[in-house]
Formats: sequence, structure tokens, C-alpha cells
Amino acid sequence: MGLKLYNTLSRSIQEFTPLTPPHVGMYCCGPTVYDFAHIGNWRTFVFADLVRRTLEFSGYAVRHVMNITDIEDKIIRRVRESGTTLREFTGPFETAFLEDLKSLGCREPHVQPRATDYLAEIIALIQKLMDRGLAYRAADGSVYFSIAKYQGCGCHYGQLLKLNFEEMRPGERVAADEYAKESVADFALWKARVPEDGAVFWQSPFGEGRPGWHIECSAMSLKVLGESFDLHLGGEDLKFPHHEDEIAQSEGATGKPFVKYWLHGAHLLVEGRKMSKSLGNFFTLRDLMARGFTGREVRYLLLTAHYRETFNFTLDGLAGAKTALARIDECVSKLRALSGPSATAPAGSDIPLLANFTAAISDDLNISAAWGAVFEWVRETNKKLADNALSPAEAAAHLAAWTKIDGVLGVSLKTEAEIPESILALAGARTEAKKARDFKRSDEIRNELKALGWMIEDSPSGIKLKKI
RNA sequence: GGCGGGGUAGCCAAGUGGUAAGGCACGGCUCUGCAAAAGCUGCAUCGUCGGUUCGAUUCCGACCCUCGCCUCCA
Repeated sequence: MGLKLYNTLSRSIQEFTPLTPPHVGMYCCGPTVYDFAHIGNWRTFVFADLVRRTLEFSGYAVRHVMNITDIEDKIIRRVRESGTTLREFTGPFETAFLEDLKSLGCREPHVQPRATDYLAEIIALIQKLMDRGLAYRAADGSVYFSIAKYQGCGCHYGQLLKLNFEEMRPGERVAADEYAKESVADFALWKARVPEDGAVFWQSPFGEGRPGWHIECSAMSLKVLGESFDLHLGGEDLKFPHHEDEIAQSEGATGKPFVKYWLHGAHLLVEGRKMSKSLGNFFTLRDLMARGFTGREVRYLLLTAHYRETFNFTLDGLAGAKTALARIDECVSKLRALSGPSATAPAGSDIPLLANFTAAISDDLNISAAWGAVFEWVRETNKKLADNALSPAEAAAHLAAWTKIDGVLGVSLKTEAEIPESILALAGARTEAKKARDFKRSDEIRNELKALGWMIEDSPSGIKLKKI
């Protein structure tokens, strides 16, 4: 069964067929490195990771590109305020971003281009648009893209959503220096240097200045993935104007269809409210880790809801994520113990988990149904384990199926926590006390272990220590 | 004002024209010295009001509530 995805271009779920199978070019709008990414940003990046992993699970060879936006108004302002250089300012946030991405179990994108490394491509693209008569230099020295000229060539502006310029409200975010545009719909490709930019400017045939926001993504994706590629994703807020403008610039410059499938991830609420610093519900990954949660717990929670639905992220939910993951860990751990290092899965093992999971995830990434399949498998596997109804080889088959599934989910613990000698010694002492039926002493030790962060569990086959 | 999402148990969240997955939380039972883990088990008629239908949570209409975008916010 093929993979189906919702394409914003057609506003419908479509069979996914790449331009040149088995290769898939995928571009994801990355972070703007002016601060630590927040949990809402992370939802989008974890979503992108899920798409990539699902494609790989489906047998495609994915080339995943995620840009780093390091030229932007807020960045320039903070560079000026902090008296550093652009690179000194953005470097640490970029590093932090990549660390967090790893904590969240995201596979590293194959290419991570920075806007500042693509000035030549950006300038060349703008020049091409000017040569084609689709861009103009205004009185303020900036270069703008002309929507009217673009539409005059028979091109369609408004592919991702219905636009009605008559009914639109001029936003409050229109920069005061953009009065020189011929039409409000036009957008900046190159912004002329202003004193507030400080040292952040580049030379170009259009004068000193810096690129607009949208153009960097077009320049980088066209360079790295070619003039037409398969997938482009980002947060739903980017549909307009960012992605719409990317399409206009790219198709205006190349005359070819830009992207075949556009995927957009919905935003999230935190504790039922729109995330905002004043409400105290604004979290970075680091904030959550400081509260004792791990990256994989955050990943799990972000992956519990369908990507096109607004998701309500709560701290209660995060606590629940911890418990739910422990349930999976427990089951997998038992399977590992039973399977041992050498058991191999018998050929033709039929593990329903695989088919159920595949059907769910292939249906426009129905992750909730996919988790349903996982937990159903956990329950049934636990039952068999409790009844001693699994052979080591069967356990290995289950593990193999799980490993494949986890290639998409990315939440499994790779190794069991190592138990320190002192903890083992205490556990031994407890076993002795228990054997002597000194339950008072044995419970004391159990509490000590708990205080040290270790849970001890008794079972017919002996004790088991688990890191809390 | 324009465009587009949502409203399903205490919380999170799938789904279907024929009486509603899964996770967390909570209660009971089994196992256990006690726990934990695991198993069994209990827990919703799907925002409101109409309509279509043999039958609607699922289709249509109205209404209420809520969220997002509308020019550099994931």
C-alpha cells in the first residue's frame, strides 16, 4: 500500500509519487537563530522528522534539507544591541538548536545551508528575476517582486490558499520602510542598507543591503535540490506569505513547477492557551528538561496527535508520556531478555504490528492510529510473555518488528541503563534481608534505592532494577 | 471584514451511516510479605437545535464556543 499525504496545493490527500523514485528531495523551513527554539517550533521539526522517517520506512532515499535562517530583522536588532558580530550572535543558538534536535531524536538533515553562505546564489536569483522583468528596484533602493508582472505572465499567485486582495486587511506588520513598493502585495527580495543594520550588509549589483526573507529558501532549495523537487514543509503560518512567495520567486525564475507536495504542520496550544511568555506557558526544550523531562518524552508527546490538527501540549500530558513510554520500554526490555543476543527471528514471522502500523502511518501519517497499533501489540505481547507463550525466536521476531516500527517513531531506548556497583550492592543486601524475612530492613533499602533514583522490582526470575 | 481549522469520557486523542481505537489518570480483582511490573475488569452516546434516513457522533442547515492566517510568527 502506498503512502498518502495531504498536499496543500490540492487541498486533498494524494498518493505520494516522487519525481524520480526512489529519490525524494525534501526541504523543511528551519529555525531563525535569534533565540532558543520553543516547543511550538519543535512540533514542526519533529513533524518534519516523522515525514522523513516515514519516507525512509517506505523505501525512499531521502535527501533532507533544512535551512538555518541567520539573516533577519530580530537577529540584526539583537546584534546591534549586544554589540557582537552576526556570526558571534547566531552561532550559539545554531549550536543549541542542533543539540536540541538531537535530544528530540530527530535524524540530522543531510544538508543544513545557512543564508549567509548563499549570498551569491541569492543575488544571482534576484538578478534573474530582474532580467525577466519580474522584479524592480524601487525609490528606496530595495528590490521588490512584482505580483502584477508575475500574474501578467500567466502565473498563478495564491496556489496554497485563496487570496482576495480586496478583502485583505493591511497588516500592522508592514514595515514602515516599505512604502516604496508599487503594490502592497509585492514583497522585498533585497532590502537596501539602512543605518540600523550596522555591519550587517552585503554588496550586490543592486547596492548594499541584505536579502529579504523568502528569497533565501528559494535560492538554497533550488541550488541543493534542483529546480523541481518533491516535498516542502513547514508550519501552517508559513503558507502565506512565505511559501506563496517562494513559489512565485522560484517558478518566476525557472519557469518550472517548484514543489510537487507541500505539507504544513498545525500549531500547538500550551495548557489550552496560545503560547505566550506573559501567560507563563512558553517553553523551550531546555525549560522542560530543567523540569526533569527528557527529549524523548517531549518527542513522544509531540507525536501523539495528527500533524494537521492543533495539539494541546500540557505538562500533565508530558507526565503521561513518561508512563506510556515506560510501558513500551518494559515490554521491549522483556523481549530482549527472552530473545537473548543470539536468537534469530524465524522466517515468515507474522507480526500484526507491522501491517497495522504501516496502514496507519501510510494514511497521511495517522500517528494516533499508529500508536493504537503499538499499544495493542504491547498488551498482547505482555500477555504472551506473562503466559510464557513466546519462544526466544518468536521474541526475536517481535523485536525485529518493533525495531522497524521504531525507525519511524524514534522513541526506543537503545540500551538499558548501566547499574552502578553501589546500587547492585544495595540490591544484594535487600535480597539477603528479604531471604531472612527481615521485611522492615528490605523495605528500608528499597526506599534508599528509590531516593537514589532506582526502582527495584521482584519477579519470579529474580529482581530487576530500573532507573527512575 | 476575507479565508481556513476545531468542539468525542477527568485530561490527551483516533474513527465510522448501524449504537465509539489507543494513551494518561481513577476504581475493583489476580499475582506479591508489602510493593512494583504484568494480566483481567469498570468508566463517554460524540458543542446546541433542527432536517435527511429504517438508523447520524459520522450527511445537510442554523446557532454557540474556540483556534489560526490576512506581508518576514513553526
